[in-house]
Amino acid sequence: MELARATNRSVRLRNRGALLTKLFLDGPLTRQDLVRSTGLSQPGVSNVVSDLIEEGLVAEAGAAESDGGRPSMMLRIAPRFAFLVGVDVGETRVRVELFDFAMTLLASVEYPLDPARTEPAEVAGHVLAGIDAVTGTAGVSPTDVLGVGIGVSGVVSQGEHAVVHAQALGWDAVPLERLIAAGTDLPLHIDNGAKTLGQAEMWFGAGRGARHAVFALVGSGVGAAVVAGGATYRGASSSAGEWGHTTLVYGGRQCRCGARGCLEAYVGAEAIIDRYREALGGRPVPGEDEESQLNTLIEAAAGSAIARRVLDETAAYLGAGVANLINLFNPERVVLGGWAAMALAELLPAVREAAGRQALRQPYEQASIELCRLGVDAVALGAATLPVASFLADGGVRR
Amino acid sequence: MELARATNRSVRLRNRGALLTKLFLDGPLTRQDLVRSTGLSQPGVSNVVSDLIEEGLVAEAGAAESDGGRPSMMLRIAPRFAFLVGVDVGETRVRVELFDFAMTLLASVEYPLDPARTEPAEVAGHVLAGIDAVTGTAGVSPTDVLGVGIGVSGVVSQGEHAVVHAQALGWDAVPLERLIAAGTDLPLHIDNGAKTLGQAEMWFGAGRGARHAVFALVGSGVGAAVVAGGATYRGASSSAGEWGHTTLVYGGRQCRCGARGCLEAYVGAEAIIDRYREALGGRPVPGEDEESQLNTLIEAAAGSAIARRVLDETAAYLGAGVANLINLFNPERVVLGGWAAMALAELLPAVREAAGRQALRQPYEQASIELCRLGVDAVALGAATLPVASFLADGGVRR
DNA sequence: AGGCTTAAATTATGTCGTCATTTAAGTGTC
DNA sequence: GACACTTAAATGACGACATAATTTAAGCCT
Repeated sequence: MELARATNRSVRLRNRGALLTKLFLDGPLTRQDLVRSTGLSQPGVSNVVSDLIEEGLVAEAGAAESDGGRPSMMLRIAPRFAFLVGVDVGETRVRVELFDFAMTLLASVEYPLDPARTEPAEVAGHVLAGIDAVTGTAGVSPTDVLGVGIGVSGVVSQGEHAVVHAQALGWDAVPLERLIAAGTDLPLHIDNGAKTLGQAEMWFGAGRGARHAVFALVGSGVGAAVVAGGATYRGASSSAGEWGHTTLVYGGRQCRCGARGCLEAYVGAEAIIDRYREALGGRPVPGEDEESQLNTLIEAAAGSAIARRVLDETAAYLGAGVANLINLFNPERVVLGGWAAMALAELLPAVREAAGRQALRQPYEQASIELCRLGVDAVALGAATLPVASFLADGGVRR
Repeated sequence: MELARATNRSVRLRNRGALLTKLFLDGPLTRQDLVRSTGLSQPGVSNVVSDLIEEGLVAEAGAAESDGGRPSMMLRIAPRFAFLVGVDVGETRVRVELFDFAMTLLASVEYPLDPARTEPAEVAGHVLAGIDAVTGTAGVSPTDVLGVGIGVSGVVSQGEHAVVHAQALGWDAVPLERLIAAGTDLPLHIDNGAKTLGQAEMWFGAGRGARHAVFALVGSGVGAAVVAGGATYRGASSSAGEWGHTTLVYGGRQCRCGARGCLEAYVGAEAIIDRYREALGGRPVPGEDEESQLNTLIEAAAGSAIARRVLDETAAYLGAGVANLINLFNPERVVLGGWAAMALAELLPAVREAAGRQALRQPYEQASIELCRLGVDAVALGAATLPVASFLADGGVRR
């Protein structure tokens, strides 16, 4: 509704942005490719491109093949124009990664967290130490870092400074951005980890090319990232996509959020294992952590009808949850990710079928349901794309 | 992602659009008000405004009060610049309304439908006859009609021509737009009736000013319209917001859509009455139609514990459904509408409380839950805003 | 070598918004 | 009732941009 005012300069910025985005996501391309895909005139493209080359943002990369006529020059984003830091603040560790502008991983470092006692200041310290460590290792000057993206497993409220609510870490309204900003001048971008993972899949994984997609993440917790019209949907206070705590079984199992019948209380890894233990009459499920307990269940399903039934029910619940996403968001694509979903990949056909039973026909037929491509570790990669996305949206100009 | 190319002319169109939109929604305003709210320079505003006045789109409307200094001229949208037709295609009637550019109702006409046998051609005929009738009554030339907006109770797939799926009418992939376009040259805009009702509430009712809102509609059926970032969220094939058929009670009551446990199977008017009948041991609920049956229930609740319990349960189910919307969409505002919700207005506090139990705290606290302001008949008004919205988005230029 | 094709750079033209300045139209005061 | 003061609106100079038409560059083919 409230459109920002447009001036002649914003014309150039928009065209730069469109052109850079195209080059970033689909490059290398020739000037002629850009003429076709952006709709700009040929001199317009040449003009913008010459600026970008002069600024070191774009580089020519050899000539394209030609069968008669002057060969086009290939253009690509200059990989060393800038560098990105991506951070994954999980429940058990802080992982910091450094990428060049082509999103190639240059260095990474990990700091374990004590889940029992996760102090915000400790996490902020790890992030700051990690930035120093990865830039040091790769020999990159911090002034060449475009920005730091941080994916946190919790609700992130955007505002003047991002504030994090993470019940799993025992955080309530933690001003994480301010804590980190106290130790660095680099631009910070903080977002929910599920959303950054969705962002990574959107640019480099199963979401490529989609304009409307939902990334459904199943791990210990359950969440979703919604992409609408090509951009992450955040809602009024950035907490949109809290799929795990939608009611699926009214009055059903107690969820750790306090409510009853949440989806997470049925298909979260912890809940699946709990349901298996109950089906076994209360006998503990072998395995030293959730991941190995879940594997125990999966292996048992080959021979045990009880284990099989727990998995089948899981697929049915998950399918109903996916059907809700399809009915409400009408996406082209639903991408299932998270470590538990990946472990349960064999359930995909059953999930599709269950979703088909519960969703309306028309939106269900429009949507494909697939598995993620990048794995769980893409949270940091996706976080690192946040500064890039902001840079591209600004037309390729540092603030 | 795919930004349209920008030229100097698109700058003007954007600024015209922003200015016109402001004037349309918040007018009358002075040039100075527009300088402040659009961010354009004062000569810029004057320049654009003088174009708009010359084109007859905007008119001066007297001087504002002044205490020293030259008084500002008030500017307002010229009410007779263009006219709009809004159509409500319901399950029992087709209603056609004519508005001037200030959205004042000038004429209306209604055609009853036989629900048993609703032929698409018949509906199209009513729409065309209605356009002639209302323009004739009001003495408006059809060439002065900017466009025709049509709200249909069913899923509307946008494409080259809009196609309607409406199980209640027995319609499957009905090319309604083509049928109507065969009889008129006026620009057509077809959308789901819940979405047009949401649009009306957004511009003139309980949604004003919100950027993220969900309009939850409870009548015989249950649906929702989602507004994200100020614009109706449609999803990949325009069927987003099918709230009524999300699963709330896994494995629960049979829904007319074929699935089990849908929200509509609990809080749709038909379902509420069914649940009351069952609570009464199968005795029929007095009343000749759903509306009067529902009123019977509401009146009975004053003295009957059984009726009271049915209503309380309804509020609890509805609250859980609203909580799901809050968790997934994180709106600033949830607006309850539809004739059944209006009849059940007394349940609002209980719905709020139930939603608070099921939703996550952070998004719940960000959201207000209120009743609609415009009533059920605003479907046609909202439909009539569709051509306006498109006109404003184009910068106030007819295609 | 000369014709042909395609790519990229140049030049001329017109649109647009902003800044600085001027003109218009009121109120208040002595 | 003239004069200062204030705010609104119009004018003119200027620079940023994209486009169209034209020119130059760089390859292939016979």
